[in-house]
Amino acid sequence: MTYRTDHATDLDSTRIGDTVSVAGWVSRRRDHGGVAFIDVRDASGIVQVVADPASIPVVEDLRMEYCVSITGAVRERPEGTVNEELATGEIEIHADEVVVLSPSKTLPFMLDDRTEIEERTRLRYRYLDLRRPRMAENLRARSRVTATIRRTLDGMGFLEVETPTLIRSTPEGARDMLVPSRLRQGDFYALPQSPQLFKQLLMIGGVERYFQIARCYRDEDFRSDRQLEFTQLDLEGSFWTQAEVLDTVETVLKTAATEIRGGEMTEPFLRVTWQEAMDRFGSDKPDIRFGMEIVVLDDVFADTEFGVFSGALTSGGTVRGINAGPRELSRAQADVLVERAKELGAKGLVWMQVTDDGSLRSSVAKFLSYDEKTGLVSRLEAEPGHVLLIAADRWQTVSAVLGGLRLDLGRPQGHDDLAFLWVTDFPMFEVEDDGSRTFSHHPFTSPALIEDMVADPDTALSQAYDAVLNGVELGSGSIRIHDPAVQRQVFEVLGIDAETAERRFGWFLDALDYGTPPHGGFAFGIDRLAMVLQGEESIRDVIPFPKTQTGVDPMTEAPAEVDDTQLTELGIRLRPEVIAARAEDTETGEVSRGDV
RNA sequence: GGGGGCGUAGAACAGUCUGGAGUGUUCGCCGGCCUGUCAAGCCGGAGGUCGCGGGUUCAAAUCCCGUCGUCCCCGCCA
Repeated sequence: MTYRTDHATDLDSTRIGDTVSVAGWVSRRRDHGGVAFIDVRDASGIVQVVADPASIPVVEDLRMEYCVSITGAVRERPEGTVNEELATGEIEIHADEVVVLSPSKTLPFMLDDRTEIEERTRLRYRYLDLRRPRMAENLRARSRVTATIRRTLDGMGFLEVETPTLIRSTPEGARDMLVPSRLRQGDFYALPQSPQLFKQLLMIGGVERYFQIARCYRDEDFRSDRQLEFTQLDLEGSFWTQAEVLDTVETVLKTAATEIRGGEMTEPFLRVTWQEAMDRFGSDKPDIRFGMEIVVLDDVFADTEFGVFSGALTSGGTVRGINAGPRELSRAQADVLVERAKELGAKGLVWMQVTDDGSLRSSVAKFLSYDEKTGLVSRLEAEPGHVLLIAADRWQTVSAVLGGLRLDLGRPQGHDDLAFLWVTDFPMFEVEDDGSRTFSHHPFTSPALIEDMVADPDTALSQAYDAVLNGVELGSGSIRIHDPAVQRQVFEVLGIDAETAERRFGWFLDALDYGTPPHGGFAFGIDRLAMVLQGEESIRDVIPFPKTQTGVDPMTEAPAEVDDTQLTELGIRLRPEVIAARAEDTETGEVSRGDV
């Protein structure tokens, strides 16, 4: 037999009279007794089948999601029964034969897109969830994105190269996922956080243009845009300047966006420096789909009597504000904003609302002079009804607080618009809470000017850059250090002595000594790109089998314990406190997972 | 590590504030009727550890404590 001759959406009025077979799933069955309608769904879409239960009794047995093959004649729908909503709505298949290939149990949830099913249940039955139109479309879109990327880079002469996923742990950056070695008990591989050093070695190896669609692993806490494992487009080139890297990545992103969204993207991506991004938007990954930019108010309050502002200014801080536009602001709503500001690191938050007569309603208005109030209103272009939010602190804190509130109050729902952005000129280093200095990108990033870095590391800029889309950090890259002497200087500034550097990265530093070409590159998250292009709010909706926030796959119940013999082979024994904690969980009968 | 939301039938919810019999809605499921539907319709029916444990009370889905799960956020994410 033949399961099918055509996909559902291959059929239209030009096929009227043809005898065809379609195969797929019963999306709906509408049984009128004397006649039954069956919506058959396959990967292409839906086509309606009409069957006479008297001549084909099996249609009485059909239930949702039965897997079927149906043969019959394509015919025009009778007058008045055309379904405009359906691509195949002008025709239907008059069934001659209905074969149940595979029945289905009653579904754990409905597969249409009309109700939001709890995500855990969807993940428990992900194979069913993937049949839902939205998820099926996300899978297809993602495939088109990667196909487009491959086509584009191949056309530019890039070589696709795979790098190992069992590598040596380099305990910088994120926490490594570890894999124990059986052949060398006590030693561990790490899964790559990125192919960073391997792609640089490919440059040294003479591969002048490299890319890879690479799975990466970072053992950090989950967010709506973060998973333990994710996929990056990783690319690198030799004899490349920053401008050339950005142009190439921009082309790739544009073709991918065009592939999914259509239209044509002619405008170059906006470029801002890191400092400008922080000052204007309070974020190194600004969402520029809306304004509400941060405004400096230092001069307005230069002589203020208001202690919170004057205190910040005299201690080298700053006073800045945003105009959150016209909105309601009850006392309770204001309290929520203040709490949120504190969560973002502020000691407090000054809120005001411009009243109809132009005066300011605020708990602190009485502390401000007339000039200060008028200056504030004019600087923030405030009009009656507008809500103004002002923070005073170190500029980093003020930026974080106002940047966070700006997103809370102004960020558009969904991803209908696409606002790409380059953020360049990242600082070379960051100061940690304990006062130590760390790299802000990675330790192989080239400083903008080596002289600046030596003179004042904490203000020195690097040749690192990020790509941002709708406030989502898609990825980052940099021009790398190709001069071993510069690499040594960077380690020195980072407080990594030669011996430590040799122990951790010796294998890589050796390679730098053999005629390393100047090189640089970039990597961006395919999952995040697909998420935004598909208008999704969660990375999990573009990953076929993602994990929950606690790192669990509700379907397979990974991670799970392994046989003791497996541990023995690896020379591993669980620590006593771990065994004790697990025993306690078992005793109290608590179910840690899988309780669906 | 911390803050917050949620957890009631197979699914999505209401009920919880203000304690009084597992009360209800929609979808699904089972049975019946039905020849033009497309979320078909009509009639009937089944289905519940109110996440779990403890406490308060004559009485707990409801109040209190703990805990598990899940989602969002802060920290973390070179």
